[in-house]
This record gives sequence, C-alpha cells and structure tokens, in this order.
Amino acid sequence: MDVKTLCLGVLSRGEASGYEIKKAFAEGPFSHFHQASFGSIYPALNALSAEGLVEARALAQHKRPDKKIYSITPKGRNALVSALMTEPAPDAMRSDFLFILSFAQYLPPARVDKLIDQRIVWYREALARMESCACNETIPPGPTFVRGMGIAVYRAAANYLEANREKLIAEISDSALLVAE
Amino acid sequence: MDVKTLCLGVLSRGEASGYEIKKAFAEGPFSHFHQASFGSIYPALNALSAEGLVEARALAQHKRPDKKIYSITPKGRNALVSALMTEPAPDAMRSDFLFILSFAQYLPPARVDKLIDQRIVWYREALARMESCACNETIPPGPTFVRGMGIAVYRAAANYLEANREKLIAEISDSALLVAE
DNA sequence: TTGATATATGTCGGTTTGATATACATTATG
DNA sequence: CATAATGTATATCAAACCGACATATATCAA
Repeated sequence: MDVKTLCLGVLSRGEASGYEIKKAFAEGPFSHFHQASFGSIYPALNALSAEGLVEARALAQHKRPDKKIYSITPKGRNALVSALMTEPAPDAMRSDFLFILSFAQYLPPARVDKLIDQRIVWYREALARMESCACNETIPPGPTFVRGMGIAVYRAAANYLEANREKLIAEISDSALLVAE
Repeated sequence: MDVKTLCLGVLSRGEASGYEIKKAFAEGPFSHFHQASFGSIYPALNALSAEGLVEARALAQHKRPDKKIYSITPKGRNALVSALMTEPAPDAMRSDFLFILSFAQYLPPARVDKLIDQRIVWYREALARMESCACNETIPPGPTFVRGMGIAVYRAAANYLEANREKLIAEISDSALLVAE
C-alpha cells in the first residue's frame, strides 16, 4: 500500500490539500494505522496528477502560498478500488519504546518508570482523540469498525502498561540490589 | 531507532549471523514491535564492523556460503546503552488491512468477510507463537514485560475482530440492499 | 519582544524496503 | 522417483520513503 494509494483513499472522502492529507495521517481518522510524510505526499500528488487520477485547483490565499486543492477523478476511484482488492501485507507495529524496555534490566529504574509514564499518557491522549472525534456525525460502518479496533488496541496497551508497570519496576530494582550485594 | 541499533540489541543477547538477526525480527522475540530486511541488516553489520562495535568471525559450512557470526564488542555495548537513553519515537501501527476495511461499504461483503477471517487466523497464530515461546527458560523481566504487552495487544485485536465482524458484514450487506431497491 | 505554533508547499540526503541473484540441502507432493 | 517448494546463507540495487530543512507569514503566549 504505497503513499499514492493512501492519498487516493483520503481524497475519496473529499477534496483536500497536501497539508490536510498530512494531518489526516498525523491526527485524523487514519492516524492510528498509517502515516505518511510531506516528502512522500507531495511527490505522490504530482504523480497522481500526471496520471489523471486526481485533479488540482489552486486557491489563492492571503499572503501565503497558493493552496492546491486536490480532488479524485473517476479514473482515480477505479485505481483505488483495484488497490483495495489486492492482498494486504501483514499488520506491523513499530515501537522503539518496547525495544528499549526489552533491555529494562540494564537501565536505571527511574528511567524505565518515566518512560512507561509518558507512554501511558501518550496512549490515553490518543484514545481521547479517537473516542471524541465526530460522535455527532453519522459515520459509515467501515470507519466505525476501524475506529473501534484502534480504540480496542490502544486501550489494551494503556491498560497493560498500567497493570504491569509496578511489577517490572520492582523486579529491575531487586536485581539491581542483588548486583550491589 | 535505526537498524544498526536494532542489530546491536539482538547481538547483546548473544552472537548471531545476519540471517539469524533477520529471523529475530521475522519470527523471534522482536517480531511484534520491529522489523528489518536483509537489505538493511547486511549493510548495518558491515558499518558496525567498520566502527568496531561488532566483531565478525567466519564459520566454514558444508557446501554453503561461509556463515559470518557477529558478536558485540564493549564499545558496541556502550553505543547500545547510549541509544537506549534517547527519547523513543511515538509507537506506530501499520495496517493495510484496516486501511482497506475503512472502505468496507464500497467492497463486496464476501471480500470483507474473508479478509477479516484471514486476519483473525493471522493474529491467533502470532499469539500462539508468542505464548508458547520459551516458557521453560527463565526470561528476564524486560523481555517478559514486552512479551506480555505484545500478547495483550494482539489478543485485543483478535477479540475485537471476532466480536464485531458480524455486525460490520450485516451493515454493509444492508446498505447494498438499500442501493439495489 | 521573542519564541512557539500553525498554515502551506516543496526539496534533498540518507535510510529502508522488497525484489532479485546465487547456490545447495532438505522436505513435501504428485 | 522426479519435481516442486521451502529453508539456509550472503549480498546488491532500484524504488520508495522519512525526517530535516528552506521559505514565507500570521497568530498567540511568555
């Protein structure tokens, strides 16, 4: 699933600028299962434009660069559906946090404690964003299902961290004492 | 957290070849929160070797390319600890599966059904691997904690899919009927 | 006032992926 | 028994991608 397809997906829900597409991956409804950077979005939009899968119109702005608003074409919708019919790659989680924690016994307990603390806050904030967003609107079944899965997974992560942090800190503090003896 | 650091992390648990490091990310204890490809591992090992952070010894093999077994040096351990003390990036999940499902209403219900089916199997198999692995050995607190978090998150994902799949299929089947009327 | 944050597009170096090449052993499958 | 598929093992390379930076301005907080 390349960035071109991701952009088509966002644009299928309504026209948007590159900046707004970035926001959809940074904070919006796609943020908990995909991300994309400016360095890939802008070239992708140019390529899609050249292929006739999206159309751009420039919107003049007060003392700012023109905002280029992209909208998907019928050809673009076909390309999106084709991409949606291919077999998805396995799901992948990337967590520097867990990589670091797997070496917890070689780190100062205070550092581990703070790290877990911050990550709980991060997960809880992400959860709040997911749960609050657009409850008044009528959300289609697909996005509702996907949102629910994001909430379920993030909640499990936050709950696990809260339930098991003390045990971990106690264990690595004990082993430090053993070494000191 | 670049591939060089990830390799140092694997090697800190014992010497290994590039191929074995790959396996650690594809199936092993790191597989549920980080991944790395051959194309990044081999150059990373060469770079680490040039910097004196790892040492290589060649192991002649019967009618096969020599296996290069890498081990971490004291300098390498210092570099690893330094990397472990930097602030971790936010956790990220990447799921083409969820991206596709967010357009469920534009897809054939049978396709959505099969997709969810396969993903449940995938999550359950990953769970079985995580839960079975090395229960007899004494695992240090760090890896135990990290493993527990992987299990908690994957279980939440599998349970959510099982609990909500029927509702989704029913909803997209209904809307298809409405269109047909 | 000074810095931070937000809007907005874009480039560029460096990293990473995923496919491919090579080579042989072992293990299914028809 | 042949043959296909999978596993062991290293390595390269084009294409894709990320993160930082450049540019320009408005707004809001310290």
